[in-house]
Amino acid sequence: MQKKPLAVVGGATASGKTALAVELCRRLGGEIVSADSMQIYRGMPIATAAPSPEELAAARHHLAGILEVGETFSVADWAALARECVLKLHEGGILPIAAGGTGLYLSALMDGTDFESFPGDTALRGELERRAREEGSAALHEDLRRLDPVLAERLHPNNVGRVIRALEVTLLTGMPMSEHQRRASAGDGGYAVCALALGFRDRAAMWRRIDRRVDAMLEAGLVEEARAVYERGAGRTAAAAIGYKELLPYLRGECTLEEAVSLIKLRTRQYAKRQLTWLRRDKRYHWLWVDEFTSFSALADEAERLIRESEAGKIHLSTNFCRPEGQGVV
RNA sequence: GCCUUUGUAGCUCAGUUGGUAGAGCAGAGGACUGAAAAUCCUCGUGUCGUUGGUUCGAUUCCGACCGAAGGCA
Repeated sequence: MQKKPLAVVGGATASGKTALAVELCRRLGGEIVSADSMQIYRGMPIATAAPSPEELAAARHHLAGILEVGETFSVADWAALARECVLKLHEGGILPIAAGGTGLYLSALMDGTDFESFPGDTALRGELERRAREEGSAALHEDLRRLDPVLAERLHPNNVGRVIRALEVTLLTGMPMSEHQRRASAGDGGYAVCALALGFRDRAAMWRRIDRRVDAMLEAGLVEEARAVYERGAGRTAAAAIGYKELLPYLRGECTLEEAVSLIKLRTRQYAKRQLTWLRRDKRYHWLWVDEFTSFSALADEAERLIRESEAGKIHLSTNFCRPEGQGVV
């Protein structure tokens, strides 16, 4: 059976993922599958740098702005929705372009991680969380060491959340979490993947981009948006968005706007760094250094070339898969 | 001009009863599979403002100079 094509655009925040993905849709006949844990929410356009109306008109977006801020969400939910979405696009001969800043989501899609094979249990998790509080995380890590030494080796005892989840799955299914992970990601998702990552050669250049973007968010009304989101009752997932939680002390009159803003910039830089760390270890990504291209179209040319020349591009453009010609714009 | 306080890591500061120094933050790297814009780990040599003096030895004591803050004029 021939694999189906999947293009992926990951990268640091403020590197221009959305713009590139939109342009690639235009050039290659694709649609965007948003892989962003925050753009999934409605009503947070400024803080999440959601696609503009023009971008939404230029390329169809999926899985963006589909949840209320009070709803919680997880990788497993996203992976299921994304797979379904990709399937539909393939049926229509459309190239799915998964684009977004949440590297974990992109990995789950590319690897075809099957979360249903190792589900969760809220009651058990609550119990484990209670134990963590009362006995400390080291005790839980000891248990994990006994039940799943492989994973215990990789997880630091202080990383309570990860340790709890590992124990939860292992206790629930009687199979070590690491074994589940191995099986769930054993395949490659069944797609012919071409993955692109946007980064900066010069870290300071990235910081400048971030600073400018945060300033623009403020001008666009980030403070009002934050207030509105809190009033609507942000769930624990949406409340974690950078921008809102740093603004909270200011809204309460506990710090100046200036202090809150520089905190937002700082936290965004640290976030971008973590994104790069996540992508770096996945060797499937082709890196594109946005600060080394002389123009956006040069960047897009290179991205388009990489996709066209990849297995994914060849399959997509082949006669039995490609849509009718007609996208003459370059 | 005089007096007081002060000058130690990119920033804020601790410290050495004289044997060339250490925290937090920042930064860098890393981990991660049902909160991932989350969670967590590792990494600290710097003319101890400059310059003389005392001393076996000074960043630490003394003097001068330079910078900063405050006070008196």
